[in-house]
Amino acid sequence: MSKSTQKPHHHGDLRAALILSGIELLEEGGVTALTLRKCAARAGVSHAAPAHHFEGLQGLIRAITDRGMSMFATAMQSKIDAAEDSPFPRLYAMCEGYLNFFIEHQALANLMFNQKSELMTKSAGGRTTNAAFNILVSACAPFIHGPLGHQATEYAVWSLIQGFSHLTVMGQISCDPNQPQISVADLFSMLNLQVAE
Amino acid sequence: MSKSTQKPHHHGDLRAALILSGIELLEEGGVTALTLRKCAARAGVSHAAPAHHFEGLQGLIRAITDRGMSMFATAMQSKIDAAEDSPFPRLYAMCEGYLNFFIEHQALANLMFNQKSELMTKSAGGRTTNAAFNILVSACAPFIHGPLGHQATEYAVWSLIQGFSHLTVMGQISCDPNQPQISVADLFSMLNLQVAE
DNA sequence: ATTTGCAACTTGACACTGTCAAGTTAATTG
DNA sequence: CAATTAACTTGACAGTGTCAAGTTGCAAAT
Repeated sequence: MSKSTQKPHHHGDLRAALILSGIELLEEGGVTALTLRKCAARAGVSHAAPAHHFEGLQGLIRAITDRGMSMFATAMQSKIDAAEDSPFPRLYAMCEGYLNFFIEHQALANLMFNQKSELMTKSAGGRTTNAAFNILVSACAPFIHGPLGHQATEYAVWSLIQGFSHLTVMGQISCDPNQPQISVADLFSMLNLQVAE
Repeated sequence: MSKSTQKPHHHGDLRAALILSGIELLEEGGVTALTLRKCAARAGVSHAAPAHHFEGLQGLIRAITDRGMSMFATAMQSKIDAAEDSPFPRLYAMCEGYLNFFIEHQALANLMFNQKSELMTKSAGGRTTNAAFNILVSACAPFIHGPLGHQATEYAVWSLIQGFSHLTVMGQISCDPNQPQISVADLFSMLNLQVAE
């Protein structure tokens, strides 16, 4: 007979199932709903099963953060791919993907960006280990950099869209219905960016 | 005999003492150390005493956020007061106060800015109820505003310094020791700001 | 001055959490 | 087929937020 997948244990890929359950819980009930025991229950295993795949709750959170970062990167990349192939549209598309991810995955995004991790640490090749940040770097590349080099451009763009996304999601911006909603393009029109060449 | 302050209950101002204890716990052990029971113990009362002064843990967190916002406002204001009295120095001073608060009070700042609250909601007079945000608005006022008005300037400045502070504290920026540390002034040189008149 | 009322606080309980130690099961290996 | 081992279960423990029911002490009312 074929391999039974209904067996009491030996779930096909429990680790992945737990991460997925965790993200579901996060989206459904916010960060306080993310619980090792609830993840285990949702994946149909005992309450202590997760301990064999992660180092405690903090380990699960790290794994969820990794998975979230990959979702984040593809969200931005697909926005870029759908945009006109020139610097400003691509930059704006990336930022809209950034903001959109925060809006659509509030709890996950907040979890991810409240983790201490060194996203910008460069590996030997000068690239970073984080796919999302590499996308941002690429989107910033076509612009003229000031005396501080490309890094200042990247920091400014990143800080601006990160702060805007965070404040928006937290309801700390644009909550006055009388005022017009500000767009990503409006926001970035305040930034000193010029296409090189 | 004089009023004994050692009495089993009737602490002078328990509410304030609990808020203070909460902030201490936050600074000492991060957000996971902030606990109703530990606050109560530190203030020398029983574990259920806080319930009479706040609506559960969420209520204590709100109260701590309020207290933190006031600390935040005075931190920025005192930086401004110590700066040269002209627009750019004042803006930079405010931002340095902003960043500094995040560095010196990481856990508190993260707690505050992960609360959903409508900081920018304007009251009748056009001012907001939040002192910290009013300081930011004042620091932005002397600059020329684009077609989107002062609001766009405020959003851009706020997003930029919020994102930068957050990313810095989370270790997601400036973690490459080979690269130079970027300053607030460097960051804001990327922004399109000109003094009016 | 005594009673009454009430707000502040305590005590005890409950369900839920993360984590650990020990047991059980199933699949692989020799 | 026996032994090993990784995956998972079971049970326990301390800590948590929250609720219900006391207790206490002060202040106003009679």
